[in-house]
This record gives sequence, C-alpha cells and structure tokens, in this order.
Amino acid sequence: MQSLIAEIAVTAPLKKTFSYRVESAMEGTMAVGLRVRVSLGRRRSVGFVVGLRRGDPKGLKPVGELLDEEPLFDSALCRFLRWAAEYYQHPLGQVIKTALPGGLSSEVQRVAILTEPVYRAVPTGQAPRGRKQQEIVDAVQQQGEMSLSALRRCFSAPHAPLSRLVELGFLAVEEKEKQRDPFFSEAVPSDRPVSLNTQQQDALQQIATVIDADRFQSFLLHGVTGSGKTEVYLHAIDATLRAGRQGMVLVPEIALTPQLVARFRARFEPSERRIAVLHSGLSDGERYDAWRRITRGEVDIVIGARSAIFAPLSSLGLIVVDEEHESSYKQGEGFRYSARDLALVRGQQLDCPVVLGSATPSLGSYYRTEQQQMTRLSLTRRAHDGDLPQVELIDLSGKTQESILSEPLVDALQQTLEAQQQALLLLNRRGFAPFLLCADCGTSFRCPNCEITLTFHQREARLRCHYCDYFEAPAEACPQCAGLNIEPEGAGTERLEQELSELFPQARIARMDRDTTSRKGIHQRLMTQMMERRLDILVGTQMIAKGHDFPGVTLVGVLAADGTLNLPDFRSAERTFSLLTQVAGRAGRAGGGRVLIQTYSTDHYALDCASRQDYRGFYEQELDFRRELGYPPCGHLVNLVLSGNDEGRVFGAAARLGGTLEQHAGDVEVLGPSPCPLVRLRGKTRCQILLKAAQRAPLRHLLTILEAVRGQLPQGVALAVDIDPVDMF
DNA sequence: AGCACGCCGACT
DNA sequence: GTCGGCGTGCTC
Repeated sequence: MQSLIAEIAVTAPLKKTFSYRVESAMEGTMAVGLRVRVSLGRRRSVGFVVGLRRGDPKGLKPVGELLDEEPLFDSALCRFLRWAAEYYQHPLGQVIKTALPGGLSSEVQRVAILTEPVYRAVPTGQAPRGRKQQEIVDAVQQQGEMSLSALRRCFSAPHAPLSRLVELGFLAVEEKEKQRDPFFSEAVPSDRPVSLNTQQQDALQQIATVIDADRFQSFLLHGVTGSGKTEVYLHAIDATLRAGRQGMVLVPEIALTPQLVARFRARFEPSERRIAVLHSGLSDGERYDAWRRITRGEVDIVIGARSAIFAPLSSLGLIVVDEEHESSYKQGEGFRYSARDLALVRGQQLDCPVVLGSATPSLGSYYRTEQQQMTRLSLTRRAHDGDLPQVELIDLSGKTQESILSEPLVDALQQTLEAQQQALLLLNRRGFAPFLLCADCGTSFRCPNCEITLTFHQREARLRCHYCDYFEAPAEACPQCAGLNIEPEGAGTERLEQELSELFPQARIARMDRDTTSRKGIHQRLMTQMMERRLDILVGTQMIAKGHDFPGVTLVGVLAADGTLNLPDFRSAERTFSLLTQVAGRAGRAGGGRVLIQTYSTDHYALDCASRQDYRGFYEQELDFRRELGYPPCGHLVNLVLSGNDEGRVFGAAARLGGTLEQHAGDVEVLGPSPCPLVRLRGKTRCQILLKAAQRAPLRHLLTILEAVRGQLPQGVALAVDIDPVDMF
C-alpha cells in the first residue's frame, strides 16, 4: 500500500530524521517547510517537514497536526539546512530551530502581534523609589512615549518595573497598533550612487559579470580602510536587483553598523526597494513578521548578522559578507556554524556570487585567493585620499611603569588636546582592574563558577566574572589573612578613564565598552558625540575599532597590545594584527595622524606588520607558522569539548574518549585531552580534545567513529563538537 | 533531550 | 520483600 510519507526533523537533539504517515485528509496541505506536531516515543514533539515521498506506511505513526498554514522554508533552503547539519555534525531539528525566528518550536503557535502596549509618563511631581523604575520613567519622559518593544531594547526585563510604575500611576499604558521597526522610524534622505574610482569599477565589473551569468563565484574584496568597499556592495546589490534577483548582506553586529543600514536604505528605499533588517533588538514577533515578509517575496534585500544567512529569500542573486574576518560570524555554542563559510556554500548551491569584504581578510580567505579558489579584488586607494597614519611602537619592556600611560603617549595626548583634535584609546579589557590582590598574603579573588580572577568594577563597587553572571561585593579584609591591604592590580578601561581625567581635567572624556553601552542607543550616542567633536578622548575596548570613522581623530593609542597576542589560541596573532590595523585606520583621515602602540613585544611580526599596514607581510609570516603546525588554512581542526559538573567524570570520560580516538586516528592527530583554557565555566568543568588533520576526509572518518562511541559517555558529561573552531575557550 | 527498562543496595 | 539509585537504549 502506497501512501504519502513525511520525513520529519524533530526538535530533540537527534541526528536521525523520522518518517511519519500523512493521512489522506492532510495530503493536500502537506509540504516541506511546515511545522508539525508528532508523537515521539511516549511524548509529543514539534518537528519540521524536511522531505516527502510515497511508500509503505506500515508501522509508521501519523503526523499529528499542522502548525503552519504556509511553509517556513522552501526545498532549496531545506537542502542548505541539511548540508549545514551534516557538515557541523548537529541534529537537523536543532539546526532548523536555530535558523528560524525564535519562539516557533515551543508548543504554542505564535500569532503575529498586531498591537502592543505603549507607555506615556504621567506628571506626578514625585519620583519613583527604585533606580530601574526611575531610569524607565526618565527614558519614557525623554521620548514622549515608548512602546514595549522599544523599552525592551533599552532595558533588560522591563516588565516588572513597568507594571509597578503603571500601578503607582507614574506611567499610563495604552494598547496601540504596532509600530514599524524602529530602524525604519526616521525618514532617510535619498542618496545617489557615488561615482567609483577605477579600482572600484574594476571590482564591480567582475562581480556584475557573474551576477548576470547566474553562476557561483566567490570574491574577496580586500580594501584598505576608507577605500569604499560599501560603495562597491551598493552597486553590486543594485545590479542584482536589476537582474530580478534578491540580495543579502551580512554584517558582524548590526548594532555597531547603523550607518551601513542607513546607506542601504537611503540608496534603495526611494526606488521602492524593500529592505528587511534582522537585528538583535527585534522581538520574536517582529522576527517572525520579517521572516514571513521574506517568504512571501515582499523583501528585496536582507541585512543582518550571522543568523541572517538562513533568511528564506527564494531568488537570491548575491551574498555580501562585510568584515568577513570577524569571529562573530562563528556561533560559539549549540549549533556552531560559521555564517561566512555557509555563505559560500549557499552561494554554491544557488549558483550565485558571494563577496567577502575586509580590510584585513581572514588568513583562510586570503589563502583561498592564492589557491585560485576565490577571486581577489583589491582596493588599495583611500577614497578620501588621506594618507595612512604614522605608526610607532612604544617598547614597555624593562620599564617599571607608574602609570598605564607611557610618557610618549601622554605627550601625544597633550599635543592632540592642545591642537583641539581628538584621540582614541584602545584597551581591550573592561572594568577597573583585572583582579584584586591581597598585598599581604597574595590571595586573589576568583569566580566560584569559573575559577578565573574576578574583575574589579569600581563604579558599581563589585567584583564581576566576565564569563558568567557572578558578582560579589569586594571584601574589606582578606578572607585568608584578614589583611586590609587589598589592592587592584593591572588596569581596565574604567581605570584608564579615571587616570586620564586626573591627567587632563579639562578634557571631555568618555568610555565605550560593554559596560557603558549595555543600554541600546548609548553606543550610537557616543559615536555621534565623537563625530560632532563634543568629546576629546574616547576610551574603549575593541568596540571602538569598529563602525564608523571619526574625521577629527588624529591620535590613536593602543594600551596593551600584548593582551590579545598572548591568548592561548592559534589565531591570536591574526586577531591582534587585525585589531591593530583596524584601529590604526581610524587615525588621520585628514593626514598627519599618529598611532602609538604600547607593547612588550615590539619585535613580534603581528605588531611590526600592523605598524606598517603590511597585510601581505603578515600573511606570509603567519602562513609559515600555520603551515609548520598544520593549523588552518594549512590543515583542518575539530575541537571536542567535554563538560559536566563532576570534574573526575569529565576528565575520566575525556581520557577514555581520547584513547579510543587515538586507536582509530589514522592520519588525524589527536591532541589532548587537556583542560580548556577556561577549565571551569559557569560551574562546569571543561576539557577538550583537539583533532587536527591535513585533509578533511580522515577527520570526517574519525567523526563517524566518534558518533558510534558517543553513547558510551557517562551521564552527566556533555560533548560538544566544534567543526572549524575559531577560538579554543 | 526525555522516558522507560533493568539490575543492585538500604529501608519500612 | 520494595523503593530508588543511575547505566543503557530507543524514539518513525
């Protein structure tokens, strides 16, 4: 007996898909891409239809219920998701769940939100008691009125204080029709295509040829800071739309790139092109709405971070990955995919070109251009014709430092302030001091969950763990020896900011890091203040190296360049080079800019090459190092992370697993097991086994063996498989 | 992941 | 004798 059989990926962490019988009444509405409810074993589960066939339904359970009217993805996207699940060794159901907008795999079907609460301040002449309540009232007062989704973007968990404020009469609430996406709230001035220089034209020309030919080809657009990569993207997307196709633009973090979004809107919206911006501020409902608009074909351009690579565009004609070297394209937990690598796969599957852009390409991408697997397009001229800044390394070695700021840097700051120009100071470490130390007995304060030192945050008077949510009040006396000489050691951005304001009391100084920008909008406000020259010195973590240019900045200082260099990670030199090159690129648009880098490793090639803005030189030396050790791109890695609450079990299981893998290793090097650089994280002990091989095939073979022995792991020990890891924490 | 089955130790 | 520990195995 033949009947329709649906292949279902359930939302449980199971590698296999399951077959269910489709009852004849459901045949007409059944399709790939629908969510369904099925019974799985003795319980119920949500699943996704990933295939349909005819066959013998004997012994199959029926599909319970359809949860969607329209499919969430088409068969081309389904094929892509299957490829990703296979490559990253992750259960298909969970891959699909990660790809789809949130909230869909829960039991209740989410209904698109049409109205939402809007809050308005009621003048009372009084102030609410709680600090958070006060902040919310202030924000609402400032804005006039604020919708719930807008408030969610500014405050975490605003519900409790909000209902309290309404109850107390500080706020009035009204159900109103849902506002459009706030990214679209302000009108955008129309903007005309800028004429391209010959290099840009040449790059565009090559991309456009492939767009018109409807075939796959990958490009690396290597353009120095300020060389006008965005303008090339804009023209290329324009060509794609003219060819009747859709465009996708991936950015590392959308909150940091509002100007890129603004430029796309200014360029395309006046000509009625429809853009969907997928950013982290969207609620589940808004995300779902955007997804639906895309499946209905109502969107021409999708701009978004990592997960936007899964956007259900049906007629994709170009994928752009901006700042392709950024590690945020790799998801570090759960389904550990790289959106940049998947962009190349999606392009290949859909016969559409893919453009990766960067001023400091990842070693892997540049390597591919050398291997002729990718076409390199170089933009070497700065569009504004500014000179590249002069970079100096300041050798800190052998000097005992009174201050975190070296003398030459203080002098340079002095000069910059006198000339009424702006300075940018990079210190890639948040907080006041990386740890507190008892000067009497040497005790330091550590996180009980992660066992790393707690960072001292002076302003909030807390010791905080930067890897989990743990915090505590700093002790007055040492818990070991009861000594009272507890001193902050080292310096973070908070201390730097304080030291600067003591050195330059007249200067207008601001700090930008994850602590000061936890509220959305602050980042943008600092950027604007900087642009409008209402700040003299901006201190910050790597965050300040990204985003828009500040024309008034003539001095860039890097405080602890060694910090990123000495991380236990084979990419640390690449990261350092990239960060320093990017931050150096922020100085001296107008010419005559200076970059001062304080370091203990003046002779390290990452610093040397960054100081000369010599990408090629860095590439060659770094590639030698990678080749010697068989690291990517001259080899392939898989990292196995075992974790669990019981330390003995985790190490025991890792040792046994390592032994088994060793026996079947073949051409694969099995390194470890060794404790992860962060042995304990969020209360779990972590241990890793690194698999390294020159070719992918033996690695994949070893992974099939891993699958077979996975069941032997003792309970309470979890195994995460990280294919092509980008960091080893 | 759940959820059941199953096989050994300390309780009413 | 049973209650309950968690190791093992399966889910169309």
